[in-house]
Amino acid sequence: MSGPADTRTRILDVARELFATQGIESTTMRAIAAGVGTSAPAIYHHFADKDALLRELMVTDLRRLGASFARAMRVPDPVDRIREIGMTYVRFGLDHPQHYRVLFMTPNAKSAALEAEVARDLEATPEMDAYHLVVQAVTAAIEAGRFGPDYQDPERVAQICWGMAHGLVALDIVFAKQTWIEWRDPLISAERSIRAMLRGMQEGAPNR
Amino acid sequence: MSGPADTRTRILDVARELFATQGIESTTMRAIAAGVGTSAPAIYHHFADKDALLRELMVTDLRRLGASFARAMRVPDPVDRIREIGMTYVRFGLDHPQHYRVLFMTPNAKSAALEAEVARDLEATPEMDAYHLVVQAVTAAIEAGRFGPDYQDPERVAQICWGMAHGLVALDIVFAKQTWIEWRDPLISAERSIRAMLRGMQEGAPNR
DNA sequence: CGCCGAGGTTAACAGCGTTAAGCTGGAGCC
DNA sequence: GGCTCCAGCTTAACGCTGTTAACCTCGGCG
Repeated sequence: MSGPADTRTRILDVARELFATQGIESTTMRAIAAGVGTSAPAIYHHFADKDALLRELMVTDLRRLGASFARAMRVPDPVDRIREIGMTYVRFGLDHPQHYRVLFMTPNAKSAALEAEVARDLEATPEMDAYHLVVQAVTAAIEAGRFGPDYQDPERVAQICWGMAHGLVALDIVFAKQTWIEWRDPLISAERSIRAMLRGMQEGAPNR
Repeated sequence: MSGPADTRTRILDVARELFATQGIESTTMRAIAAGVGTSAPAIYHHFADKDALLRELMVTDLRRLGASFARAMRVPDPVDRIREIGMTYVRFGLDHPQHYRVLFMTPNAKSAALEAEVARDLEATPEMDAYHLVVQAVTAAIEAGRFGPDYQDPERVAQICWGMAHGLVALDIVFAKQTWIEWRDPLISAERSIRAMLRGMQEGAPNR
């Protein structure tokens, strides 16, 4: 026995490992059960269904992502803070590609259910809500007169920043290993692209 | 005539419709067959499997995407051309979200098979290879001294541009309908973000 | 005429997530 | 101690999926 531990937590451990290595949809409940050493239906005594299992893993990861922003939030200058949040986000995506894929690259009804659950979670800990942290930083930058006239809507600017970070991570996950493209280190690309974007948005600003 | 047409092309038509409306994995072969008016196994007389069917649709769509760049390529200024390519790309993604998802948001072994097939295709028609069109435009801009010192690698700059466009489209597909976010019109966001990014990359350039 | 392959049929298979029904052992209570 | 009860597990099975096997049918052709 590599330690009985709680069956429930062992299910989570095995599932996380299999989801990350084999991918989510090709990981079967029976395979998870085999890894835990039980039968497949036993899992349903601990989780409603495969989605609930996945959801629990994702919430954990989202929390970890949120927690990792703590350092970035201490950057005083709002524009610098936006960059630091972006880089933290990119690092998270590159470090946990499989979970990133489920969290941010998979559209479906279930993700609505997830979002509902997460939304409830985040209400309790607003300092972990990545998107709204960006909105806050952007708002601060705008109020400080750091952005140009076309970049005065915090929501839109936040979405643009998120888009930039997400785009590079997502492309890395899908295409990095493809042979027809000479894929560059996404961390460096991310740093430069965020910098370029922020510079471009600062053009024409009152307090550049 | 909604007439008989070719069974093969009718399969393609029905599949495209169902894939786009119901989503790909929740569209069953039996449903496609029902739409065509045959039995499911009949499909296998025309396509090796569901992937082959999907692949054929994707190749068609990629061709259409490639063709839509023709207009953008006539823009003389290389920096303006990059922006126009980007906007064309974004419009394509927003117009065909389901196919975009399969083409650019789905990592798996099959997509490697697809890419191999597409690569062969594109060798014959290089003017349709979206990525290399961007690389060309970027190279032209760099040679004209339009970009700053950190933006002299055409591959990296092309990947940054692609990332920006892809990010907004991908976020739109996954999160636009979510309630916890006030999602802005992605076309406008795309125009402004590409503009900001290009401006930022031009900073410190010899021929700004 | 004979045949033969393209294009279709129905039946079936293995694998999936999931559910139903039943067993078991230990905690809680009188 | 004896009783109940239920969490936690079992095996069997269901309905669905993509896919295959085996068979039919019919038009074109030497």
